[in-house]
Amino acid sequence: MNAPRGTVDILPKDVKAWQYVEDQIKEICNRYHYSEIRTPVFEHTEVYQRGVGDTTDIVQKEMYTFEDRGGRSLTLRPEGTAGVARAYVQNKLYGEASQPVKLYYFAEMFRYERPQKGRMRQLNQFGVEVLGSADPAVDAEVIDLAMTVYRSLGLTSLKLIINSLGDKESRADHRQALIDHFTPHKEELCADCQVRLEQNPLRVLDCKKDREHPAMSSSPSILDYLNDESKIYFEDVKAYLDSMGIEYVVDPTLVRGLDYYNHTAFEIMSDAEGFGAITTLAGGGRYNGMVEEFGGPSTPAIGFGMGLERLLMALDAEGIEIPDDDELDCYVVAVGKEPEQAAVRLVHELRTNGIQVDKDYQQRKMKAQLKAADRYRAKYVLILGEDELSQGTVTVKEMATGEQKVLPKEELLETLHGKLTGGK
RNA sequence: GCGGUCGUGGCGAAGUGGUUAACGCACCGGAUUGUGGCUCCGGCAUUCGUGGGUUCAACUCCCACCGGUCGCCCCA
Repeated sequence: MNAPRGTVDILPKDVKAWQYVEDQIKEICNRYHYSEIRTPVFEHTEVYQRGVGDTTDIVQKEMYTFEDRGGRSLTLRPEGTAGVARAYVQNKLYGEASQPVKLYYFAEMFRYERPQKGRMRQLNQFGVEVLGSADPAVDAEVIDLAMTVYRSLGLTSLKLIINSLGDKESRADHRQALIDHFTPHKEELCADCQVRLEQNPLRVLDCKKDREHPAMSSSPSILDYLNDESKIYFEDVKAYLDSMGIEYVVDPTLVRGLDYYNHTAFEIMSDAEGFGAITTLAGGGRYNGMVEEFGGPSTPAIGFGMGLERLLMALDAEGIEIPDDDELDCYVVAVGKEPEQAAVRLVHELRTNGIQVDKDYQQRKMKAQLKAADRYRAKYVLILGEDELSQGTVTVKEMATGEQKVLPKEELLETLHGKLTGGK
């Protein structure tokens, strides 16, 4: 029996790294004054069809959709934003006194794709959503938060790419321009793009196959179709980024694979060597229409999703070590029936009194138990043998120095407390 | 969905049509009678992803399937 394709077990030795980055990120979210939200791991399929968009790859070919016993169509969460927007509407968070609502989440996502380096069928994302503000400073704050996460973990090979997709009017104008531009060349484009031209011409720009086509380089840039309002908005976002010293590159072909974006779109990539073919670490943008799409009031919003597997890969690629300080306060060594029974009572007593302690459960010889204690990086070994048992004592050995002394059992707890708290 | 590549013990990794399947790490035991990290000695794959086929003989050749991995598309 193996785990399903595209899934992995995160074993204890790896969980350390996960907890480390999660702790760091949560601390940053707290500093930026964001609150955690937890939404269901599956939603009605319509949530993603309407929220993410019917023409997207996610909806068209990557969703884990199933029918429940009541005949309802449900889908395992493929991305975070739609569910959060749905929750925002359903719980009327737009009515909260504090606006905007600034949220973050850690959640697993599911996409039916062929796995490869940095691409899993079940993946973990950290994400942020800010709903209820159309201030370009929020766009900048969200981008700043993402960059701060990476920087604070020590990553340096980063590239921030931004673009503006404009508002509804700008997008419509640009869309028409794209159709006019590509239609004469339609037969020369790949099959996918011929469909895209009909459904969502913006995504033709995203195509890798037709990248070399002459019509690509001469295609109308969204930036030339931004109306004044959109243009000013984009300028403001860039000015805020400049003022915070955040470097970026404007890429007019960055359109993102999700239909809901308008105005700001951004992606953070890694430059690091040995990162594989996948370089996108995080992506996001503004989605001012989604809340309304779910039946809520017109609500501007922006957010991003950050792949945690890719974050860990990036740390690895840049040679950043995760601190590993696993130690064990005490390890009780006992050989023989009577001593072992006494040892069970002793570890229970010490644990009850707040001391971290473990013992052998493999009936190993004393020597092997000491070896185990060494492997666990135990600070102290408590030896409880026949002699100690008959005398009501415990031998305490400090592993770092090898020094040991015999203590009356009554003094053990106090001594350990003193050593473990004072010694640190 | 398509393509490349790989599949030998807990892990890493030799091997080659011929009959005991190297080695390293880890682990277990012993030298050490109650004491770790070093050293020495010993133990640890009736078996080479699964199923067929070729052959006197297959881990080695062929086919299929399964699985891993990398890449394409697209993205986290």
